[in-house]
Amino acid sequence: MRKPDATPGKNNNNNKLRKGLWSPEEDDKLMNYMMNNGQGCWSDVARNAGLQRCGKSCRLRWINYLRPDLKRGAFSPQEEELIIHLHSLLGNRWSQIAARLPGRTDNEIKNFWNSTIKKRIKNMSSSTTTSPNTSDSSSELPSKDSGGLVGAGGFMSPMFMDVVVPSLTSTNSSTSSSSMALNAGNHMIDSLQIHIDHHHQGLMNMYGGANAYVPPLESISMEENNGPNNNIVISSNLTNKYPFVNRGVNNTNNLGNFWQGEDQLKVGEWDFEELMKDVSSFPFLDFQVE
DNA sequence: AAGTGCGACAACCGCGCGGAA
DNA sequence: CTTCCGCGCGGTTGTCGCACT
Repeated sequence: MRKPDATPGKNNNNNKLRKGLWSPEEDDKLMNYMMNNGQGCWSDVARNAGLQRCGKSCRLRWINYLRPDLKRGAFSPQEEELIIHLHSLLGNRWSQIAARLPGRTDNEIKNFWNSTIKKRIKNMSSSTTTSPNTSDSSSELPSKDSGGLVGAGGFMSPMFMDVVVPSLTSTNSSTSSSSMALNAGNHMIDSLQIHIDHHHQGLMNMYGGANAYVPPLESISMEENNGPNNNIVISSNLTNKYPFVNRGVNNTNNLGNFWQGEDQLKVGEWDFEELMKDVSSFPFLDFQVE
């Protein structure tokens, strides 16, 4: 891509460690060393490979660029959707998101998010007027602090739908329910009923189904999670129209059904079902299709 | 053709964590 | 227990290429 920086001022080839872009020669050195010796102490790698770089820099270069298992090139739509979904669950935990996207690095995903998806969401949220939640906060991007609020009016492909639960601002613990029609791309879905217990309010996110407000991981106490009726019941014919809509997802192990059956999706050699096992670690995602 | 703005992406920086001394 | 060191992570910056004027 970019030419290596050959500026003498920036090229500290005396005693100081080099910074800036990596030259092909440096890449070769690091690659050869890693292939022959494998990963060890990074400061040793830098020294033994004859690189005037700090170990940190070598690590970064290896992980983000030289690693042989890296998948270069544009993100596929599936990857894109997965990133969005995982981000709604995990927030800005890029390394965790990257761990679920084989061949992709956290840096790559982070850049992709910040440059492409963020912009797209912003555009979509500014152009849409369908959501009753059109305040600034509703169009904020998910983050650890915001608790992964995602989706501002159907910004995604038809696999993503937003459900904005209206008038659920009270803090009582009684069950609220709401019926509404929602727009999934060009497809209207009627008679979606959502029962929300406890603190499950706002926007709901369901991959392939709807979007929900996902509380920040840190903010969920086990007490809350394990409370009775702490689930969201979706009764609709969603699954008929959208076979990938989750079915029978609950705290125990029904998550395995999330992608089960003929609807199982795969990206490359990677199994979506395998991925979704991890979602069971989010007990507040407690959906059940009646 | 030259200048400018913007997007994409590589790399750096700072912080926190965990293990060893 | 404290300090040091290496590592990993997320945020941010720097730079290049390209499109547009």
